[in-house]
Amino acid sequence: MLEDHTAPAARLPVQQTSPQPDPRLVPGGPAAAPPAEAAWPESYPEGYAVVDVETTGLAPGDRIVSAAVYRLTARGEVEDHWYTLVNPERDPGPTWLHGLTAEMLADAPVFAEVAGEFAARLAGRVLVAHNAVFDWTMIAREYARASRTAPVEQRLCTILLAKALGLPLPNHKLESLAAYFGVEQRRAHHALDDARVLAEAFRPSLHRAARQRLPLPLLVCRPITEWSDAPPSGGGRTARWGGWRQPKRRPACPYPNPGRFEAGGRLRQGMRVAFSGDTSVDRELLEDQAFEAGLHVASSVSRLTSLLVTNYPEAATGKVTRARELGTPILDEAAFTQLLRDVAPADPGPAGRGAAAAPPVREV
DNA sequence: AGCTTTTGATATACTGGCGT
DNA sequence: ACGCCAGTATATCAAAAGCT
Repeated sequence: MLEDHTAPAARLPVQQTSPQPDPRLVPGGPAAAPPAEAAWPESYPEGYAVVDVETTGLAPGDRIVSAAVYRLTARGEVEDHWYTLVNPERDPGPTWLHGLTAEMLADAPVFAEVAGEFAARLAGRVLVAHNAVFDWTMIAREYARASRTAPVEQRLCTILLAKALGLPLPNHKLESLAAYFGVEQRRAHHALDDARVLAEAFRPSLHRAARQRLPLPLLVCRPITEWSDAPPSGGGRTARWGGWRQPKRRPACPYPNPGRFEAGGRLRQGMRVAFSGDTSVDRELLEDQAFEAGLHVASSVSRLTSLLVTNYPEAATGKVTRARELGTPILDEAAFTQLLRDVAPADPGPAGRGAAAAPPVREV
């Protein structure tokens, strides 16, 4: 496979650190900025952790097999980098993709053993990754398994950033982003190389955003605290779970929309609620609870949306932006969960057309 | 394989104008 | 006053994109 075909110089040690910036990371790329950058936006973060993880797969039960972190300054200059293999305590998954075999991982530390060093690399920084929600959820789950939490408060997705910048890319794969900025990929799907490539592509992106005084698409990261590691482990006993998944769709909400939620008031059946961003509890679980309580779960924000639930009202995502434009009330998850325990029955309406038959509010 | 956001296409709702 | 029609605005659904 990938073993001895690579030149000695390209061999990547299992664990390493480099105090010095890689000189190759400072080319005059397409976005090489004049030394005196006008004014750096005050609101920009003070440091970044560019991250890439390889995993055994894409599902929630999958594990990390390798991880890399490039620490960057506020201006995107590389401070150092770090890489480690991780023993996933199961099969390595798509070896054909990441090149890691069971043998290579057998002696690697398990996640709990690298969690501390990993956390040190992330602490106090904005996590940067390509399709960041993926890397972040994988990392958050690993920390949850280890009964810890990752010291990450915000993430920045380089796909969203590329879109915000309006880069003329054929698509938003890492490969395309790298090509656009003239960054060479040496070993695609090797965590360290992907992280390096992303760091190189992120810096010019960051400077371009700064020149445009673009608000960075930062999203809040909620550490996972409610973690159920049980479900569909290799089908042994229950044939019911053997692959069949319940359709994602929910029945329509039977209640009319009573209008917007009013601050300080109660939730009422029929209200249209939209969610955005991470939540402490499983997103689907939260939506189910909302539905059970008689709320209408919407997938987008419109003028008729009663409220938006998000833990990061400052975010620059589509839903939050729209909600702010429309003046849609915004609640955080904690407040919403609290209100969910006491939802007012649907408005019977002017004429009592079977109003008494309206289903009662469920205790959650 | 799962997850979330964005985007495009289609369906529905609303509004203004007009005829009866 | 009422009802209808056409044009527009918005809501909803479906699919795609990205990651391993």
